[in-house]
Amino acid sequence: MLSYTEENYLKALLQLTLEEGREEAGTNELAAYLGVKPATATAMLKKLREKELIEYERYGKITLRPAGRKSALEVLRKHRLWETFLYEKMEFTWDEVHEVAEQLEHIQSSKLVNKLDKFLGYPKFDPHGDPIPTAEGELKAIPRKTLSQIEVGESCVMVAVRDNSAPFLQYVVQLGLGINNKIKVLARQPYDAQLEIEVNGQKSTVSQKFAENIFVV
Amino acid sequence: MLSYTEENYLKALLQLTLEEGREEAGTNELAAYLGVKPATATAMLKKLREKELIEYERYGKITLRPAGRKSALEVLRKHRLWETFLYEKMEFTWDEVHEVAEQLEHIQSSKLVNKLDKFLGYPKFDPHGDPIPTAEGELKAIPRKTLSQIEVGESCVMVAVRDNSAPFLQYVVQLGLGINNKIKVLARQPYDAQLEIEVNGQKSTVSQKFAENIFVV
DNA sequence: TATATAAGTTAGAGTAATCTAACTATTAAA
DNA sequence: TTTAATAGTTAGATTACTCTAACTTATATA
Repeated sequence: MLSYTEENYLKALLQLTLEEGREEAGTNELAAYLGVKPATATAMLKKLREKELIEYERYGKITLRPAGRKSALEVLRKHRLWETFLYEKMEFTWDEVHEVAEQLEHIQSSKLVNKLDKFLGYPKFDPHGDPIPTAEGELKAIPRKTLSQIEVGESCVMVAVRDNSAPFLQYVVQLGLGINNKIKVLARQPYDAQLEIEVNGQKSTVSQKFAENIFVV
Repeated sequence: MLSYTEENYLKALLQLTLEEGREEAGTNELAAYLGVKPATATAMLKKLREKELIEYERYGKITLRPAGRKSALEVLRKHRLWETFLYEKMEFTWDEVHEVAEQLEHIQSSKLVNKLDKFLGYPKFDPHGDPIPTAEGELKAIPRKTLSQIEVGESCVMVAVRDNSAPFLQYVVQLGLGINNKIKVLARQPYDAQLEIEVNGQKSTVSQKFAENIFVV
């Protein structure tokens, strides 16, 4: 049985390594992601290694072992199903779901997870456009780019966001952006790291950094 | 902000004092109810007193102060709403809901509680027949007896159970009993502390102790 | 009203997760 | 190839909750 905290560390490792082509993560990176000090992460890493959930040695990189990956995928599945529930059934907005799902993802009941999945009609994606892992622990990673990688003059369709925080999502909404919206890149100022885009006829200027947090196809 | 544990102590105190006519509870009683040692309860009681949630002094009885009662009612409201959700929407059986609701009752989101209430159609009772506190913290205690108090030859209607544990509820189901069932008391053996009852034409013999856990009107 | 029993408390220790401050190892650049 | 910057670790302390063992207070009855 894993603690609430251990589940969070494993989920964080999964999300850090889910980023394309990555296999391993570092202690500081993990600590920053979870909002704890590196010393705290080191202590927990020793414990997770003891439980054979991760591969890790002093001053080395961290990778998930199969058992750790499985647990992390279960938590991620619950997180994304609960987000869908809140959005679809509880009238929550896009930017409100993440925080509450962070709590709900730790509820222990495989029966509940599967009934919830059924109740929601076996959704494949959560409200942020991210794929929901299956009960068997499969996660289909669809190939996608970020808005920052789109050439000037090209168009693309927004499929997901990288950042799930409320402030970020509120800004996305303010720009008139949303999942499945068509975005055209009008111009790029490399000097100033700015991007001019058009969505539903509405023109906006966003930073390169912002554009890296919008996933498109 | 209350911890998960503090919430559990307050809820336990509410449930112990909810029993008709009671206002106060004892340390050992509370500890037994929560499955901790008396020494542990003493430590927590000091903390809850410090936070002005309870009235309590060394070797004295414990009572909830208004703020403590309010918090406890909020947790109880969430517990009973989630039980209703699991039973009505997630296809859980009577004996499965309590355990998972014990976890769900600690989710912090007033928006979620109220949306859930709406989603369920503002239910007044949970699947065990217990009243659900309102958002304003009102709990209507309907006057009720236990099956053990019914005279021989009299009939009554089951409205709730005192014990929400799975083994107890499974036995209730096995006897053909359920909320709103009419129960007739056929005979009583005071010597042996046994009760002969009839439900839907099915006759059973149950202990006095069992009958004290069935609420009827 | 003395005293045995039940109820409740204190002291001291353990575990889980966190921190700060000081230290060590790795790496990348000069 | 030395060294400065970055990354990571250790030691020691803190907080929250729990325990056991020994002790104290309240109570109930003989």
